[in-house]
Amino acid sequence: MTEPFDDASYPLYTMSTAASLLGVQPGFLRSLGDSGLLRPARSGGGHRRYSRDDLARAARAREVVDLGMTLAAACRIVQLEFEVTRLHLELAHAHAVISELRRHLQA
DNA sequence: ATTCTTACA
DNA sequence: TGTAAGTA
Repeated sequence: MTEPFDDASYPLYTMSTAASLLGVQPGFLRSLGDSGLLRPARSGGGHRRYSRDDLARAARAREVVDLGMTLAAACRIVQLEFEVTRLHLELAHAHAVISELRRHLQA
């Protein structure tokens, strides 16, 4: 059986650990879940377990809230920011694949 | 022993 | 907001 999670998405951090790492209140982390930005894993007893991906999004959300956005706006912005980043990576990969195919075709 | 979560009032 | 009961 291979691990269902990679390093970045492995649910390691408890609520208190995640909150102190980010310098935020536990309630803030919960509200990010309520707003749909985060979907932290759950322990057997229902406690949230945050991955490094979750922490990265939460840290960015805190920055955007500190910029003066409402929580809902910040969550939307962060979600879109991360989606754009993912799309950039996907596009770069697609370009690499195309280049490789061209090399094969003209060989 | 303390923290975390949900439910409910 | 606060309390209660069950987790981790």
